[in-house]
Amino acid sequence: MVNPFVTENQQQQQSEENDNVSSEPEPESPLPPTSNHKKLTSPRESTKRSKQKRVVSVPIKDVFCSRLKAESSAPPSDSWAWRKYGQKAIKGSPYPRGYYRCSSSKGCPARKQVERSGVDPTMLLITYSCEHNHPWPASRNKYSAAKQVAAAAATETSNKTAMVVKQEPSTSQPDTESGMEDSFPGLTDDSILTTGDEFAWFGEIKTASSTVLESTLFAERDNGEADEAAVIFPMREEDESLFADLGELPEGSFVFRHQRNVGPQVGIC
DNA sequence: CGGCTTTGACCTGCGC
DNA sequence: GCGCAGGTCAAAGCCG
Repeated sequence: MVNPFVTENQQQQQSEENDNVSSEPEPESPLPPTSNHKKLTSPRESTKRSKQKRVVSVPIKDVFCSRLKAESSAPPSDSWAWRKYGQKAIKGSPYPRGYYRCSSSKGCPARKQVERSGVDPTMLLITYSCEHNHPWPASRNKYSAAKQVAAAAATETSNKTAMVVKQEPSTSQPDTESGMEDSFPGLTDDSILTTGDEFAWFGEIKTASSTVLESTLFAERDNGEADEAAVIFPMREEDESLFADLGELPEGSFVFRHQRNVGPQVGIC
């Protein structure tokens, strides 16, 4: 089982154990702003560079449960629109990692990765990443994280049951009307779950399943270092069985059960 | 029709 | 210097 209170270090450690979770220790990579890349304009730079990450682990169960609900009516709870721009199989991990980019607004540097925990297949890891002071756009609620999570889950389905969420806010986002703190008003300690819509559902899950555990998720601050944290949501056996069936769900299926009103659009980074 | 997903290819970083 | 792995791009197809 995974420790519900995974701290940054723990998360990292866990990640390593999972060997599928990239606990990229690339806080302050002095990489030059150069990019010989002909196609890549800047993505990689921000990706493997100075950026912080926010890793959140969620039991697939919750994800799927939510999905059922969301499926029936409201759109996913995510406040931001994410577009999947790639998927890659991670060595050592039986589950592929999905790459999503914020599509809520043009030029939004935010990204997120969704993958399953290799250690605890009942957990999903979602990594969020974005510019340090990048103010998140207003909510869009189109393709929510839920969807992606679900998609990712469904994609790799079979026996997995968890996803990993990471967040790695990078540094250097120009138009910032709000600093990291503003963007992450609740990114400290246990308040993370109630931050923006993006994480609002975590709160929901918490309430709904009682299995959600808060941790120092997002406890780290933006020191220009990759701060990671994670929250592990245990999964029950019954739930697992439930997902066994859901395992064949086509990607794109909504998995979040919580469908809260579009809450405040709070930046997550 | 617009936006998203999927998938193969390309590029960069890192370890050996 | 080479190879591997990770991350991103872009074209094609699908869906609402």
